[in-house]
Amino acid sequence: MSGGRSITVLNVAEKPSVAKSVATILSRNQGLRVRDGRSRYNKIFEFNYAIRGQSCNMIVTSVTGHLMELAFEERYRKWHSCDPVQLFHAPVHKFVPEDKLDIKRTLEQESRRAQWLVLWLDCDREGENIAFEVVEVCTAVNHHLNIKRAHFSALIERDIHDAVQNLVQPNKWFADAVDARQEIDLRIGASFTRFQTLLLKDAFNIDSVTDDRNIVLSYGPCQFPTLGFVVERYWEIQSHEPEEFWTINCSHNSDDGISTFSWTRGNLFDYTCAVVFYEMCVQESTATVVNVRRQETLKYPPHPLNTIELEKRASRYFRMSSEHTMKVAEDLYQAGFISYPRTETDCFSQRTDLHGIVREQQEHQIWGAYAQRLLDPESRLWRNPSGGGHDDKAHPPIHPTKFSAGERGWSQDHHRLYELVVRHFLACVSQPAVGAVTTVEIDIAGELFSTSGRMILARNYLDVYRFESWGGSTIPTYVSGQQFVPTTLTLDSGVTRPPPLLSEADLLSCMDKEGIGTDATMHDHIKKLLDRFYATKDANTRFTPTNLGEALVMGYDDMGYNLWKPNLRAIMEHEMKAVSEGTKRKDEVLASCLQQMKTCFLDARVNKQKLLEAMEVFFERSNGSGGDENRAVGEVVQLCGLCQDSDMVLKRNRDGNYMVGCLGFPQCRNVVWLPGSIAEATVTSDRCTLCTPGPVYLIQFKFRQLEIPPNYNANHLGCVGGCDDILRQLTEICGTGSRVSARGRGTSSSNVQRDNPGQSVCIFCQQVGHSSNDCPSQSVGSRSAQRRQSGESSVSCSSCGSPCVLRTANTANNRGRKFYKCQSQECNFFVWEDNVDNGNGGNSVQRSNVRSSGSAPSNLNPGQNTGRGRGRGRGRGRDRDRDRGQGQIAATFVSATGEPISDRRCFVCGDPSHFANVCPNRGA
DNA sequence: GCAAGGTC
Repeated sequence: MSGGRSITVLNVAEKPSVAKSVATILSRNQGLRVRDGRSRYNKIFEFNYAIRGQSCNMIVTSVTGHLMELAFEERYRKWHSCDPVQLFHAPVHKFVPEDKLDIKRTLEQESRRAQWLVLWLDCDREGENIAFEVVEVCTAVNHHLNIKRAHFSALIERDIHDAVQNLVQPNKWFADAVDARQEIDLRIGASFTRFQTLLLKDAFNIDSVTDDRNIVLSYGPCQFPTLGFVVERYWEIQSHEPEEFWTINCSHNSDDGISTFSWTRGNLFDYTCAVVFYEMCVQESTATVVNVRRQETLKYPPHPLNTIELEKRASRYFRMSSEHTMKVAEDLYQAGFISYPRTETDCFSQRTDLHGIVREQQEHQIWGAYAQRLLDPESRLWRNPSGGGHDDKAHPPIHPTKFSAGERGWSQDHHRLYELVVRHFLACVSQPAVGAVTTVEIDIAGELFSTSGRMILARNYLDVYRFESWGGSTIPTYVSGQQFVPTTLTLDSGVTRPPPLLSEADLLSCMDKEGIGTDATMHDHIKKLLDRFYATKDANTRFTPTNLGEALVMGYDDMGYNLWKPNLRAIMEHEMKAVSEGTKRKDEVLASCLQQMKTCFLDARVNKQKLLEAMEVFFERSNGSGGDENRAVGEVVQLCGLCQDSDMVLKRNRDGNYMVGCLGFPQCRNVVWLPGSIAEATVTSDRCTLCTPGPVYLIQFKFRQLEIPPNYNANHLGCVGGCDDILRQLTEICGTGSRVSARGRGTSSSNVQRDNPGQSVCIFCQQVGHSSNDCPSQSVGSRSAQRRQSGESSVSCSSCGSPCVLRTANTANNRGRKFYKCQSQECNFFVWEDNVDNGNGGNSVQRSNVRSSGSAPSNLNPGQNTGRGRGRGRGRGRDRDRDRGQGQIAATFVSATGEPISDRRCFVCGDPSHFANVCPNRGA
């Protein structure tokens, strides 16, 4: 019933592929004509159609994303043209950039003869904004255009026909929100980038970091929080303090095999408590099976694939960078093998022909057979996919759109990515894997232990999704009430480990969670970190901040700003939402947002010293930059014992605290932090007569009297070579001015020592691997040191009488502390070296020395963990040892890790050298 | 020489 004269309707889509789909669907592929436009990518489709009875000559074309850009007016473009703060107000304008002019000309040309303009842009905020850009271009040449918006949620027939028959008005609020976002991003980005680049680039020697390339120290509201995630994790790792924990393990060997039971209490951080439980178990060690549970468990296939999941999985399975993944995906999409790769959607529309997609894959040599099984109702392998709850209303999940057995010209990554998309799709429409899990619970002396085994009953989707596995494990059969004697019962220890560096997949998750970037841009932000030399990525796709990246974040953090955290973006997003919902006006949000950012900018400029100081931690001042020469170079104290290459010089950090650091920094990070109570320090020409290798120049210290105990002299000629007890004691008492010991941010724990023990050198013994607080050369006296030197071992095993060997403990509580241990595998004899002289188990050695740290309790050191309030009641090892009381410890048991347990005896034979579980007389 | 967002 198309009546009257035909009108010409210009339809504009966001991308060529959508223009083609819309034209194909509406024309039903009949009478569809295609011609070239001015732009080679954006074809023009023509056909006849009736909208609500009105006969129309339909012209369908496209743009390629945004048609316009936002930029400062010419006079502000040059970096030195204005004070960067002016960029918060400088006039900006929207214009069509050079590379989009062809598209603009096509739109103008087609608009002139059209009566209607129908906007088929993606149905999100950006799409709405692009719609208004198109409107601006088209109405500029034809004021009479009737503007309409088509709302569609998927490129499928019903939606597209519905959309064109129910045209609406474009939503200005949505477009306004994007306008505001663009302007804020531009003003903040340009002002801060110019500010920090001009401030820092030439003031420091950062060329080594940047390949001598002319670099820009950019700031952006997405790239900086992304960097923030990387730095925060890095700090978390650096500040991690390993904590020892204890657990009881039980194993049982039977004819059916071996079972390993783990303690249901898990890991205990209280050593004494763990020992009490352990002894209970050992003394009453018969195990009773109290529960045998069999349960069917399912392992579900993944949700349909969206962009972030594609990037994460390609990174995990193939170590492909997100940026490269998107490039390859784009190729596959352009060639028609996969659907549109930039989508948030992870659920299929009910109207998608899922079976049709599977049918296409039946002929594949490798996974074709699986596709055939899926389609066979007898196999009962099919399952309608469950969605992950995301839908951008514009694109379906990523799925194969055309069969391929591999194309000539595909790289290995093209093959891999296509395979991932196909296998993922086939997995989505498959039944979950089914397993039978058997859990056995046993009771030993009232303590519960459990073990479990899994049998895979049906692999289902795992047959095609080779990227995931679900291991099976078997355990012997147990019945409730059964009793047995454990084969081993051990008290084992472990230490907590820091989290790993962020992987690319982790980083994408952080960004997704905090709303940094969009599915189409996240990989760009990650790449930017690498391009700007803010971070590096290792072979395992894990990110480490560079000195430059860390310094920038540190600088802003020291100012007290969260500019490197996702908060700023979250606030902006919240404001944008208000604009898109019409509860706030664009101008209002722009004004308040920019005002706040401008205040922040001015404040940052006032505090620019913080940025400079943070940079100083990592970089040398460049020549003639006017930096404090004394601070940058310092006075030579000795040759660095770590790199053996550069001098160690006396320096002050920006907080005024003294340190002796290696000039080889940042390649060598050797540093000796000095007491925080130093008012002045000067390197003298006097050399230490004791410390080697020399020369080590003595330092004249002047301490702030009120900050040191009364029995110490405020003036002290000291040595950092390792011989100076007073200096060591004051360091322990007063703490150091180490930045890392004072920082401890970005983690849930408070101030903790962040020095990397692998990189710092002990002030006393000059050895790498521990700090002065844990220095073994200081914690045992000169007598024991002499003993070590002579190789003398005067302690004999109380059990077998063999001479003991001297070992050094490497546990958190007693790192560096020496102990004697029987060499025999059979004996568990153990005694701390510093208990030997008290008659605590040794037989011949006279103790000549008490632990010299006794006068300076380590918990006065603010950098230590005493103030962290972990609340687990763990004292440091040496304190705990004191608490135990001197002179009462007899031969002690050792655990698997060489830790003493108690002075108890084997309940079977009474021998103090072992527990009943390993008693040779057991069962005799 | 600056941002982030579309897309080719």
